[in-house]
Amino acid sequence: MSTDTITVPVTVADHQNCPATSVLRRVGDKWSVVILSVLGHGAHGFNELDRSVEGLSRRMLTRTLRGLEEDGLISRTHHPSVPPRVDYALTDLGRSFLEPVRALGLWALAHRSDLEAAHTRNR
Amino acid sequence: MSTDTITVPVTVADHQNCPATSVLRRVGDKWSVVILSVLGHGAHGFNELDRSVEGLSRRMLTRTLRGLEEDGLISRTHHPSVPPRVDYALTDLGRSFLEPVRALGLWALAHRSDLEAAHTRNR
DNA sequence: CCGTATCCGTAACGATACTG
DNA sequence: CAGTATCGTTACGGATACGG
Repeated sequence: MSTDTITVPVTVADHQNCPATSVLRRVGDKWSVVILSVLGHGAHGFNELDRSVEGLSRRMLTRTLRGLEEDGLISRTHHPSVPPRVDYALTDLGRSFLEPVRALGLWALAHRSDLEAAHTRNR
Repeated sequence: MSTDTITVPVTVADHQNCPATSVLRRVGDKWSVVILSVLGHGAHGFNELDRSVEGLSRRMLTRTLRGLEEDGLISRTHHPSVPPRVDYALTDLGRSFLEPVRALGLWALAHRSDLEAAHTRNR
C-alpha cells in the first residue's frame, strides 16, 4: 500500500473484493440502518417491525431482513406456535456494527449546520 | 429520533429529513468513499483521479465530484492556465468525515472473517 | 401472523462520442 | 486537461395481490 503521492490505482477487483465495500453499501441502503436501530431496542416480530417503521413496505422489510441475516447482523428465530411467531434480534456482530454506524450518525448530527450551509451555498 | 423502547414509529418525513440519512446514502454510493480516500493523500486533478481509480468512468467521476462538492466535503479550484488545471481537495469537513468512515472500514476489516462465515453459512 | 410473487416506475451506473 | 451529451442496461424500491 502505497505510501506516496499519486497513482495508487484502485482496481475494480480490489473494490469489489474489499470487505468494506459491501458493508458501506449496506449502510447506504434505505432501510437497513433503521431496522438495525429498531432492533437495538430489543427483538421484534415481522409485523411489529412493519408497523414501527412508517413507509416501509412488507416487501422491502423481507428483503432487508434477509440481507441483514445473510450478513450475520441479525438472527431469525421461528416459534411454531399459534399464531406463528418469528423473532428478529441483533446478533453480537450486529450490535458491534451499530457502534461505527452510530459514530457516523453522530458526525452527521454534529456537522448538520455545515452540511446545510454547503448545500444552500451551492445553489 | 426518539428515545425509547418499542413502537417508535419512524415516519417517512423523519427518515428523509434526518441529516444522517443523506450522509449514509453518500457513504453507500459506489465511488464517493474511494474518491475521498484518494483525495486524503492530497489534491488531485480530474484526469489524475480518473486514472487513479480503475473502473471509474469520467461520467461517474464528474457526478460524484459534484455531489461531494455540494455536500462541502471537497473543494474545487480552477486555475485558468494552459493547459487548464483543476484541483480537487478535501475540505476540513471532508477530512473530519473520513474519520467515522474509516472507523466503519476498520470494523469491516476486523470482522471480515465473521462476515464471510455468515455469508457461507447462509448458502 | 408471516411472508411471497408480480408488475412497474425511477434512479444509478456504464459505454461511447463529442466539446471548450 | 477537464469536462458534457446521449443512450442503453441494470438495480432499487413501491403497490398490489395472493399463500402458509
